Amino acid sequence: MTPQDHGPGFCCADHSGAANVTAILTEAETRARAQGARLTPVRRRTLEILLQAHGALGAYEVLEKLSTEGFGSQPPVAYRALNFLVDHGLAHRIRRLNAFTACAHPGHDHRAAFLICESCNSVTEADAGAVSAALDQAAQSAGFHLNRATIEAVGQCSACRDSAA
Amino acid sequence: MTPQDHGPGFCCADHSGAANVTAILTEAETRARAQGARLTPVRRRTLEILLQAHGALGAYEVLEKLSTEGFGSQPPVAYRALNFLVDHGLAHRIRRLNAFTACAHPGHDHRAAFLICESCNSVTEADAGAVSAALDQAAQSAGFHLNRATIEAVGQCSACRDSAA
DNA sequence: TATCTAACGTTATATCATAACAGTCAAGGC
DNA sequence: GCCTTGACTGTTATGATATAACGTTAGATA
Ligand SMILES: [Zn+2]
Ligand SMILES: [Zn+2]
Ligand SMILES: [Zn+2]
Ligand SMILES: [Zn+2]
Repeated sequence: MTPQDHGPGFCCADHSGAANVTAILTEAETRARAQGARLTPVRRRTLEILLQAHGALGAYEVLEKLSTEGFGSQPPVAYRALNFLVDHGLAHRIRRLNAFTACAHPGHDHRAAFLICESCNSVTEADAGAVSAALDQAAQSAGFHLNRATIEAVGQCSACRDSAA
Repeated sequence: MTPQDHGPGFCCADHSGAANVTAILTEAETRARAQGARLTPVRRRTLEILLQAHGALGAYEVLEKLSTEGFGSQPPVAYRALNFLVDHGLAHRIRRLNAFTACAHPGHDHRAAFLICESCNSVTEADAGAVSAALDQAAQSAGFHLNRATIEAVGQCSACRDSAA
């Protein structure tokens, strides 16, 4: 269940490069402030770890990195930072994987769907506009008031399909 | 996180009544046989427990019931039965709740969405035809080959909305 | 500076899930 | 009928994920 290792020099197509990370962190800082929240060192570093990761990371994976960098070493340290990020739209929880991933489009008040590759464990955040609309419709006809939704697809990403051929 | 208690005599609107349970069990038996699988006593009883439950049940809740009835008392007993049911389309796993629920429409090879009420913990299985189609579309435009998906909505059911008014 | 609160880190514990192995049982070949 | 075989059940043990509770620290506020 560990993410596939990549040799040095290779990086997933839709994986945020280092340049992007800085931009997103700045954006995150701004966004957090606007909500009256503080992007403290642990939180910021946690987001950075997610941004640099291939695929989603489990809380204990994040924790390990944090603890080797002088932050706390106990589970609540990671869970608190991760939950903060999720609550503020900076990360998403992937329930099927018991893991977390940085939001690819912070700032948008979006509804996302996640495409999870069974071969390389990559997680891609897709726009769920249409899916979400259909779900709203289904909920409405059941008389259900929808607050939020989890949409996760499991399959094979295009890169893995190509290499399997 | 325990399902809301109902007084005697009350039963959720969309909760399978006892009559229905028998019918579904028979159907399940048939369906299992057709797949070359056996609906053994633990499996059958597990399905029955799910069918009679209000909302979804955690594996350990199911286990407790099973063990007081003379079945095994250790976690694998429940997980094996539950996984069997899920694999054979007789139950669904609700990831957001770490729980399981009986399939409301066994026999259909359906894609389902689940409507989870935050007030009464009920779980309703909705037809996800349109949602699923939209998701297929989203996956396709990302070049992703979709195998299966989890669609779970959290909100408030109509009964709870009405009683809150 | 004094005060207040959010955030942090810790210990301890709860909750969910699976690996591995031994005994049981029913179906099919001889 | 009897044996082989594989599916099923139950157990022990352990792993993996997540939170409760509490004392301390550090930022904001007045
Ligand atoms: Zn996002
Ligand atoms: Zn892949
Ligand atoms: Zn179903
Ligand atoms: Zn309700």
